[in-house]
Amino acid sequence: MGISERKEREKEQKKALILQSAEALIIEKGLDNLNMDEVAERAEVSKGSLYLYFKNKTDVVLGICNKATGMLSKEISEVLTRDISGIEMVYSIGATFLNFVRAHPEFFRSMRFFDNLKDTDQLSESDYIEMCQSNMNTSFTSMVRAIQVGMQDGSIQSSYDPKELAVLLWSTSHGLVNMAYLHQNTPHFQLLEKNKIEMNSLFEAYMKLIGCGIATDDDVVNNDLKSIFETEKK
Amino acid sequence: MGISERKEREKEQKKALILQSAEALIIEKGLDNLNMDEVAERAEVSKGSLYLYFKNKTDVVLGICNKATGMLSKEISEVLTRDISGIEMVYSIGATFLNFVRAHPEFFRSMRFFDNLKDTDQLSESDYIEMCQSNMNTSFTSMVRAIQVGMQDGSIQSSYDPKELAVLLWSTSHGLVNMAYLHQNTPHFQLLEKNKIEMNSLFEAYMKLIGCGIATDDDVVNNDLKSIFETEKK
DNA sequence: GTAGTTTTATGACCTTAATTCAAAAAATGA
DNA sequence: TCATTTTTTGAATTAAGGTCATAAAACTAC
Repeated sequence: MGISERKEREKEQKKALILQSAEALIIEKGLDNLNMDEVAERAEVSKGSLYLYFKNKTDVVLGICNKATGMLSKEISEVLTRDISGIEMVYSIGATFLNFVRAHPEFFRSMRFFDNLKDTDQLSESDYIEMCQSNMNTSFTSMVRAIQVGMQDGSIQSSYDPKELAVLLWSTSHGLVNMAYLHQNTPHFQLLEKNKIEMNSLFEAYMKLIGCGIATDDDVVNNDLKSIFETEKK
Repeated sequence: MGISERKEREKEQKKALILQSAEALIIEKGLDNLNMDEVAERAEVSKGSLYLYFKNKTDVVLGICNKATGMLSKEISEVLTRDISGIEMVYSIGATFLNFVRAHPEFFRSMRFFDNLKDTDQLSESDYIEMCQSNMNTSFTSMVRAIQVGMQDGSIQSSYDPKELAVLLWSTSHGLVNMAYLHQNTPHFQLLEKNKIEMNSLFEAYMKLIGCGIATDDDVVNNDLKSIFETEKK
């Protein structure tokens, strides 16, 4: 009985098609202006069908977030395959994150949408929640691995707890990257302009700052950061 | 002709009354569930009147954000009046921020709402925007001042640009504080639980990390952090 | 005090966008 | 080919933000 399998496959295809439409609309008009009517129209299904494939609008957005977190975690994992020291991996992961947000601001917005879900959004019993969590966890684990590599190869101090350090770098780089997002996408955020600060030099200062804190004495990298930046840009 | 002044005053009072109602509702039910009908009912005005005093819902939320940023900036400015070294001020500002978010999560949420406004929210030509910006700028300036004090009293390295360093500490602490918010308020954020990490020890690690990066050699504070924490709690 | 004018308040109504559901269409299986 | 199950549809419902003609109140002038 191969029919149910075929139907399952077709269902997944249609879900993917709908998500593609939603993604296109989000990139065109921004996540805030996503409209279920338009998604249905663009995907060439009726509004009723939309709700056959997705529980609600949140479910659709989380579908996008799943793609976003998947892309990011893949890019981050890739850093671990390079033939570089642990601390360079840490820098590169940060740069990857920053470049991702610059290149895909609306994907980043969908990630923040996910972050902001409260239990009050009871409806959001979306299957994507688990998948997004898993993707984010993969990224986080990559950070932990990079730190472990660094401790092993002697480029990062062993005095920290790797996981705690990873959370710390994770959250602080999140703060920095979020600022880059605001700088680029919200007109009334003018902290950088007002103080005549370039995002890139800020990122370098960040690297330098954490470099001082975590690198071993013979591995304080405060030059060569630009080369890392270049590496990230495809 | 004191009448127009009196009317102006009465108008301000009514705006304040409405904002109080909105604030109470937000604290009760969360910012996401804020409802204009309920605000009107709670403030004992008609819905029509509500829109006489506020341009739209965004305007109301920004009114709350104005209060939130005002409170925070006041608490932060207060740190500058203490008889402590510059680097201790920097630590205390961070701790103040963290404690503020823990104590007033919905206020923090209103601040993020403000951050997230895009030009697409054209309607939000709210007078509060400027006020919120000004409040945030006050907080930021306090951070710059603390750094300048530290450079002057010798507790912070003079090799950084004070403003750039302030932006860096601002954004990274924002990231950390945001994580604290998510940890406390969104059930599906489990990074800390999963890795068995306490927010307080994370904050201490943050202080230690930036301490290594910015403090002068004779001023690397890696103990005494708990005492700073205690000071913040009223 | 009263009549006219301006200001303020009201709630029924409008609009938009998410969501539902009874009925129709398509697919399946005998 | 027809009965049954599955899928699709779009009109209808609902919820919430926002508007506006009308009424009430406050003010001004006589």
